[in-house]
Amino acid sequence: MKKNASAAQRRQQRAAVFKALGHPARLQIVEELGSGERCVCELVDLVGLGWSAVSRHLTVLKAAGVLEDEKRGLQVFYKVALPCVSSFTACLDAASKGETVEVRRCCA
Amino acid sequence: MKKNASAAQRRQQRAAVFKALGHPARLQIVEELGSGERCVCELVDLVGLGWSAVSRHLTVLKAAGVLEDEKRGLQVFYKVALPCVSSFTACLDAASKGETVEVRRCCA
DNA sequence: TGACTATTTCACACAAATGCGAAATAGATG
DNA sequence: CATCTATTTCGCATTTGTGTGAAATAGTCA
Repeated sequence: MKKNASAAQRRQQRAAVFKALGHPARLQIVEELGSGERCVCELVDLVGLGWSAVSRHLTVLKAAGVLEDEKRGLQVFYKVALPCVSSFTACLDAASKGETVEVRRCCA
Repeated sequence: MKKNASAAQRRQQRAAVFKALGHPARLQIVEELGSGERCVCELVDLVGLGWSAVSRHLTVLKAAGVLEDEKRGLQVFYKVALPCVSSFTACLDAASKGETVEVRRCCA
């Protein structure tokens, strides 16, 4: 009965993931985190933005469920929480070249 | 040597795909088109927006390479140009339930 | 050609996102 | 406790996205 309502709700949630990834700086962050966790200071160096901007980008990604954070000592470390993102970006790259990509497992 | 410039450029392009999908109405359109092409009039009925809004959403999706359009007679039909999108949304749904999904082929 | 239909483009008002620097918070260390 | 460091939050200015209704475009058919 609430199937329609929850469908819209889930769509909203999925849209939030896409929207979070739909910004060059945030996409760059996620790509960088694909090879392992980083502290915020490293990400500030990576993208060319101020601390407050990077922090808010990380907040957006975390709220969408794309990233997880963990505080260790003075620093906060972020890592990817949604492994299928990198598979999908690989697909996008391949598609833009007209290629086909085989992917064994999408989500973990 | 222009590797950094083109990396940023490709990232911009991928971000455009994500941004295009990062809106509930556009995501709904893409989901609907997953089961086959539709004319604009059908999509206007589907999402609860006016013609001009739907038309612009379609323009955004087409510009990002997510959709293709074809004019037949008076009507314009849209269809998905990026098959991996539905695999990815399936992954998102599964991930939100803590599940794992097997995907055989991602891009075609 | 003129009327009709499907779709896009335009101009505008309003909401949301973005980046910045200053201030606030929180943990470590002397 | 005072201070230093890493990060987040806040207030603000600017830009970008969104929806609407009116006008423009394009194809079809009498």
